[in-house]
Amino acid sequence: MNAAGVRKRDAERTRQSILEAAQDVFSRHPYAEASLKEITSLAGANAALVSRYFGSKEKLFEAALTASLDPTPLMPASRVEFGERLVAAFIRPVPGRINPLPMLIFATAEARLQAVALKLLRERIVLPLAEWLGGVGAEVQAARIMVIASGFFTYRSLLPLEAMQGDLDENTRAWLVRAFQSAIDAE
Amino acid sequence: MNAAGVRKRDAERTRQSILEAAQDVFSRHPYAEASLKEITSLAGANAALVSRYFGSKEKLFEAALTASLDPTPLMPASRVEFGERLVAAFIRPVPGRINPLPMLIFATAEARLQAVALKLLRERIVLPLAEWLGGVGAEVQAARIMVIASGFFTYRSLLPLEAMQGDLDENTRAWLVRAFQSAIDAE
DNA sequence: CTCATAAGTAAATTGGAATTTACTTATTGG
DNA sequence: CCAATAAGTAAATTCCAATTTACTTATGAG
Repeated sequence: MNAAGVRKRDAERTRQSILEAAQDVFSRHPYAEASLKEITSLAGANAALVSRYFGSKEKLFEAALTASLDPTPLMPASRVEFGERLVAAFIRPVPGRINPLPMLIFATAEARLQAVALKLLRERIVLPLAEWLGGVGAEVQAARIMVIASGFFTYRSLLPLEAMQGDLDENTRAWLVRAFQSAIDAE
Repeated sequence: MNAAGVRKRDAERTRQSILEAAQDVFSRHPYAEASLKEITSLAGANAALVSRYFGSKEKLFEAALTASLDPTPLMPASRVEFGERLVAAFIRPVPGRINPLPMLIFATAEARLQAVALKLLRERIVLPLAEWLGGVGAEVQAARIMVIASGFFTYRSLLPLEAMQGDLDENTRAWLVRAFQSAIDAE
């Protein structure tokens, strides 16, 4: 290593930068359009290293989705403010934090990715959320949350309907808050 | 033509059978996994004819999506039963009728398809539905319907969460009905 | 210092589907 | 019946990203 303690070659660091670039690219582009070339050039690495460190594009996607779910996102502060918090998080995402929803939705576009995504969705989102919610029917409530969140995300970002853009009109914002809230209020 | 009036060759009939096969295959498989070979062999036609009759796979997808939106689907009978009707239609789809939602969601997987899908979504679903709903904010209400419908479809069919399978538990069914209904009740 | 090995690279290969081409066969008006 | 043309086909071509290969360069233990 040189004076600054920075190695020119560092497998772990390279692997990590590919993983981070993958999270970025896979959450901005549909899977088929997210090329390894784009990911590795963003990471400043050689495309052949994907194979060495992750095995394949699919495995890299899986690793990126997993990483974006760690730590478990979406964990709300209180039950009464649940809807408010969720809507606020959608409308002003925390900068730098990777939102796992795009990757989840994009995973819909390949059968093998669907299987991986479903597994992670259950283990890393639905079950933890259900545990936090507690009580009978908590898993069902968590699934309802996903229904609203994904539907909203789809028309906010992927097929951008005007009604779902920007800060939302006041009524729609209120409707969305109630939709999230009703998902956990009703058993 | 022969005695039964059936031509061995009939461009219009061939084009139509490719289009119908495309609707079927594109609504069951993600775009990338729906091969022209599968579509044309289902249609009993040669793969090269896609190019002649539709120009390209993308154009065929566009034609298939358009056809699945004709006549305008989802048109509910009455405003009060709106949610009930919609949920019933999801849980027991009319056999043989092509549901446009899968293609709409799969179109999410390629930037060029997104543009086509968004255009058709507005013209063929959102605006007609808004016109039927009437009043100020009708277009926004129609967009909210899409949010619920797509989210539900995603976790019912693409990333099948147990909570959204089969006939739904009674509470979830009631929740879903209210979710649709509240989309058009609240301004 | 040196050499065994880990890390990284450029270029070749693969693979699979879409698209094009060159061709064959059916249809139909005259 | 006979062109002329429309319809259909098989096989060749193209395209392009993922993956593999054969190689170069850096690292660090002894």
